[in-house]
Amino acid sequence: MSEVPPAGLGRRLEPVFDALARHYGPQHWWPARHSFEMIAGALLVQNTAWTNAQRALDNLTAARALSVQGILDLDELTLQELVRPSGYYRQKAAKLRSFARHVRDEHGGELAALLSLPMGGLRRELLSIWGVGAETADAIILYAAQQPSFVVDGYTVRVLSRIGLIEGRTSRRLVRKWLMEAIAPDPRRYAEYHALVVRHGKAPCRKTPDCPECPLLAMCRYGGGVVLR
DNA sequence: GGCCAGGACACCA
DNA sequence: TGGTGTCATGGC
Repeated sequence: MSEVPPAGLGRRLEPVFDALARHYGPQHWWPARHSFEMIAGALLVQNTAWTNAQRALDNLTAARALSVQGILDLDELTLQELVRPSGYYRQKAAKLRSFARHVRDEHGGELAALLSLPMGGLRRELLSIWGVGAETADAIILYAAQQPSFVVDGYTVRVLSRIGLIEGRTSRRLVRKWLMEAIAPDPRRYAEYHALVVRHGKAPCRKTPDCPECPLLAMCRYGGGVVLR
């Protein structure tokens, strides 16, 4: 696959996000009260509905364990039970513990010290933590560290390919590269764009021109929009 | 009962 | 680098 972005990508993205913003309004992402809650949510929501991740977060809050030290103080089985509603509960318990251990061992338990690293180094360090992949790392950088790393998830590829801006098989790594080249590095803008893509991605798509409520219908390949090759 | 949901990792070619 | 199997709960 060529690493050259589709022609006019930046110019074509603007009306897409404008239409989404007009239709859905401000998204106020990420729904968290503090950095560790945001990060725990990012780990718990992996391949899971947010409602399930929220249940696990509620359990951790009730157990007063929603912090680096709080996670470290729990025994493994108790932690697994608390996060069970989010699915993959053995893995997710291990991921929370892996992250908390890293902050303890490398930053003296100070999450702010990790999050204040420059973006490139922060991303490399996050990716070195077991359980943190590209999407989770970018979400943490964007929503917890408030630095401009575009979050590309399954919805991003699906939504952009549905309107013909990219091919459906384009790798997330490449889509992120193109979007970050095409959109000025503004963390607030990136945060809103990602939230809007997820919001729109969750909306049902009939894959026919019969979706008058779709804000992207005019540019959608199912609504007569031009498919960019 | 089947499918899907705001992925990541191990393993392999 | 890219493809596949695995991990698991809850809503529809």
